[in-house]
Amino acid sequence: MPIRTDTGQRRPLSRERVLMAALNLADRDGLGALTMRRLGQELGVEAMSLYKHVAHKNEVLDGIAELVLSEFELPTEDVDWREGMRRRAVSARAALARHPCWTVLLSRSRPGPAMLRNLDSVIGSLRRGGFSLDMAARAFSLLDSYIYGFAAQEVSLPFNTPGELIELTGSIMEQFRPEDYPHLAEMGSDLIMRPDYDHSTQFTYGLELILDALERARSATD
Amino acid sequence: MPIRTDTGQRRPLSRERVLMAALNLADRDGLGALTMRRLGQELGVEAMSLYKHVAHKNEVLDGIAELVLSEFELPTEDVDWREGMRRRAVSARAALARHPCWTVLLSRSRPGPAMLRNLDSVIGSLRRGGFSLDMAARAFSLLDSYIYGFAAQEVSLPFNTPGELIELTGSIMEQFRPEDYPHLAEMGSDLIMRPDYDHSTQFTYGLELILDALERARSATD
DNA sequence: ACCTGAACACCGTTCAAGT
DNA sequence: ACCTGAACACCGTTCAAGT
Repeated sequence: MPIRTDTGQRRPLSRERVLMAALNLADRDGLGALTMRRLGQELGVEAMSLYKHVAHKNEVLDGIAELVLSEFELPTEDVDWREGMRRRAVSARAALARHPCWTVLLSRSRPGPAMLRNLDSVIGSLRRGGFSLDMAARAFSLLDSYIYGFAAQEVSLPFNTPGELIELTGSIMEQFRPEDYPHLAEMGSDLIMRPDYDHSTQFTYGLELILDALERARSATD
Repeated sequence: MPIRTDTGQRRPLSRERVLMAALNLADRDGLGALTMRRLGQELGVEAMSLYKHVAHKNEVLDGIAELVLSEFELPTEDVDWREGMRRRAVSARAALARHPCWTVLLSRSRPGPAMLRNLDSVIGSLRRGGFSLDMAARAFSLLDSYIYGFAAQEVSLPFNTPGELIELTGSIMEQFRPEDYPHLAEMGSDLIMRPDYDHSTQFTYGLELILDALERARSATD
């Protein structure tokens, strides 16, 4: 009896519902907890019923990767390249931060529609902004490296409030003697003293540096 | 009989040998293939014997993460910050490219000695180069975001020779109709026409842009 | 003292049996 | 026609039994 009208799940199973539940589960409990059996449990159904909607687990992983990518704000024709790239970068970092399981993107082999839409719209925006094909490829590589790399460090240093940052910094600093890593110790105690750090402003700082550098490189080849 | 003098493995098992074999296996066949049973097989021993040298599989993952990090060339006191950062970045990207399983770093919770040495030497080099604590933190974040983000894209687009690049580009372009993603199609056919792209020079280009930007930001706060 | 076979509680996935 | 129980070949890990 997979359809319950009295308890939580009432709607019938669908591919979309399976993928949404998978994304939620993977974000909440980690990719390791995303098993077909637990996913079925989450939906009030036996694991084997999932195979009506997805061919195998890899399709589930591809699906949640696409869901994350579809949350990026893509550049449109009515904004200049710099504003388009800025908005996309900020929304992408926020999406990756919202979905710690975004690292699943790294093990996907073939790009889906959301990925292709991403590639196409970014290249288009840069080309409209006057970048040569070569420069557009370089700018794209630089921007996305920064976005994904920043998100990767957020995954390794997960905190949301200043209090969590202090706790995290403290627990890392407990693991070594200050005299062994003097510069690290100095930065650690500085972070604890002034806990006004937050990921979002740190990200914006580097992003503007990169956009400035790209603007200069673009003008140089005019 | 774990010690064989006639066949391949002759030396006795050790923690170091276990971790080296694990790194090789994970790089060759992927992190999914790194199981305690296959790792034992690789070393000519039953899986359960590994537990003499590591407490659990997580310790194996921590161990190979540290091995990868230990291949980074750390900045020393006798080179200026820019040269130190450049050499570290180039050697780090090369190490991450040599070890596709570096993504294991993203799921490690607590930093080991190699990671701490990395943090300390980079902060030290930037501080000696005249960066304030704040600017050093920002520069570090920007540089490492770029390094790891670039490596992440290399993992998703693995090729080593121009021939492999053409093959990869072609197989991606087969998956969509050019009219649906016109800008992407244009860039794809350009890449196929001029296959002189390689990861290393692309990385260097972005790295120099970032180093220039950091130099400017540093001078501005002098 | 060291190694390992069997066992336990899990995986993804197949398939025949149930409704 | 749709759902699922049992089964298969795998996991990580424990532990008692072997040498």
